[in-house]
Amino acid sequence: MNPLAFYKCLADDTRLKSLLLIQQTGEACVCDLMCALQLEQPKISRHLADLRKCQIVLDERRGKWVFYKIHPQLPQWAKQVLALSAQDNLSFYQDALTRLQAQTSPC
Amino acid sequence: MNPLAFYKCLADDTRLKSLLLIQQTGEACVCDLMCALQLEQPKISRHLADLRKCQIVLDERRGKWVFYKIHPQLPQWAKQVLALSAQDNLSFYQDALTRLQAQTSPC
DNA sequence: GTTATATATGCGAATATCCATATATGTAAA
DNA sequence: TTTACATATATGGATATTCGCATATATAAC
Repeated sequence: MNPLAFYKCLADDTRLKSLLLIQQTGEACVCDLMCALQLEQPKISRHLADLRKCQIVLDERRGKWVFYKIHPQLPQWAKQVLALSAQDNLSFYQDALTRLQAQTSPC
Repeated sequence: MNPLAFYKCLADDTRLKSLLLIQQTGEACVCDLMCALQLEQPKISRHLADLRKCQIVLDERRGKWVFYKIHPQLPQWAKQVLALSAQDNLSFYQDALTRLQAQTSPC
């Protein structure tokens, strides 16, 4: 994992928030993130594809849904960067996290 | 320090390598980085200006030279990200570091 | 099979980023 | 006070990224 490629992936609002949400919750599907980030499906899907191509996340289809989680083989330093970023920047994605956790609310 | 702004600053080859070199050596001036990265002066200078505007680095003029170091007031999480990135990706900037440390060689 | 739901991708337009060159500013030595 | 050196910035063009929209694919229910 080249650090430049890694940071280029983090340098977009949709990708960074998606990643931090996945980091905090363990996994999320496209529809979860659409709801949390209030964005259209193709936009979420395309940015997750970028993260997948960089092998920052791993996708797994379960029925109709595709769940994304942090790639287990992501280098340790990169995992730590994600953990630190999620821990110390809650305010950056708090709104989205709240919507993600309020599973009752329809989007 | 917004994490998106921070990572946007890291998402460029010149800026990332400059930062990692500064992280490893404590400080560097523009001419040091020109030599280490083998790039033209305006290019180095412009990217350092970006890092300065984001308050990731702090500049200090000493005579004709301007030295850059990691900003002392950078949030702890960001400092740790830089430290991790520098420690675990030496191969990404080893060539530049070697040139930077070989102070005898003229550029 | 048909339909509905969830996700992925192709493509042109809009936007952002980066670069090279020229030039300006600041410092110190002659 | 000119000259040389180190650094900063302005500008316009090139390149890369992102977006919206349309559409394709995959799964499951009917």
